[in-house]
Amino acid sequence: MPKREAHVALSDGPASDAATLADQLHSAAIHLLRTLRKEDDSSGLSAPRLSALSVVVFGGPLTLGQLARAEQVRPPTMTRIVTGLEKAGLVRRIGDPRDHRLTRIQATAKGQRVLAEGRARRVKLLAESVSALDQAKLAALGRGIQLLNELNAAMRAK
Amino acid sequence: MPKREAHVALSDGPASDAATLADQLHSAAIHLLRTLRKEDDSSGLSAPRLSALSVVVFGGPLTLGQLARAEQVRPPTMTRIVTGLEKAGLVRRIGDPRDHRLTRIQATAKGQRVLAEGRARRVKLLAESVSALDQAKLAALGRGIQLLNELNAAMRAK
DNA sequence: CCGAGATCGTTAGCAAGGCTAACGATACCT
DNA sequence: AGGTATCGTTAGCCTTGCTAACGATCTCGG
Repeated sequence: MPKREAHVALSDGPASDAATLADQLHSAAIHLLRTLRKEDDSSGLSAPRLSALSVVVFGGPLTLGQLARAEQVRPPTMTRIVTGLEKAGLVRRIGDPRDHRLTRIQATAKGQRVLAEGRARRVKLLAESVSALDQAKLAALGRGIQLLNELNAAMRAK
Repeated sequence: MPKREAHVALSDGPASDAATLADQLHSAAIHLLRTLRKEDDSSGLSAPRLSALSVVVFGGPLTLGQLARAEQVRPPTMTRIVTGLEKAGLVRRIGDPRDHRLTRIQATAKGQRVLAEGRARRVKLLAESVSALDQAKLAALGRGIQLLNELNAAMRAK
């Protein structure tokens, strides 16, 4: 996946006004994910498949439509992604006995294992850097994450 | 782009151990960018094109190869992206008088304008939420961003 | 000075992931 | 029972990745 706007953060230090802060946060988040994404390759799964698998594993059996909505993707796209995962033996299609229009998607044991391994590998790099921080920085980071979650909630509410 | 692991953050509050913190940070960053990405659509430019344009605007004239490396993409891919941007009138191909193998890519005035508008639109949503924070939270956010940049630098150094 | 090799961008051709449109099967509701 | 709504799939298109192969150009050793 391509880099996104490395060049946006023209200054490194934090600033006080909202627009600049928003800009820096945006840029920092992009950098973070770009770096972590490199670790994804080793899982052998493409990003969309990994993401869909993740939703299925953590969200329990879902219908294809629910999965498509969760992944912000159209049903035909999800059909193909699920077909790929199914061929790889990571998920199963299960018919609903009540409503025969539905197909429930369920993770296999292999799917759960593959996801867990991939996730661990991906966050490992970040976790190593985090654990090098001292106690004060760790606390500040925790506070920052909390604020980030607040911002996310505020934006979602709009 | 699809959602990535909304379900990873099983708890909302910050925690102290590095692995959990890393995990929550990962998840929060994903959520942030996913929300902001929705604003991209209105620019009429796809993500790869927007990103490449951004590098060209901020990084000055670059050769196609340099641009490809900056975007972590192979030359043939960049050839096509640049061709698309060129047809949209956002960049220009310029031959190098010294070395005729090179093609320099330069942003047009329209390209600069389109990028500026797109960026403003994208960060607007975030900036609004940020400006609703009180002074203490603003300071904490700034500190968090600073830490994020440190983490990014640490990971990049590895 | 010139021919061998390196470098650069493009072309050709493939796979994956996104979309819309259209369809068949099933469920629901009056 | 019949009309309508919903669900997943199929078909067909575009964009974005890739590798392989090529033509043009530069560079450097002899």
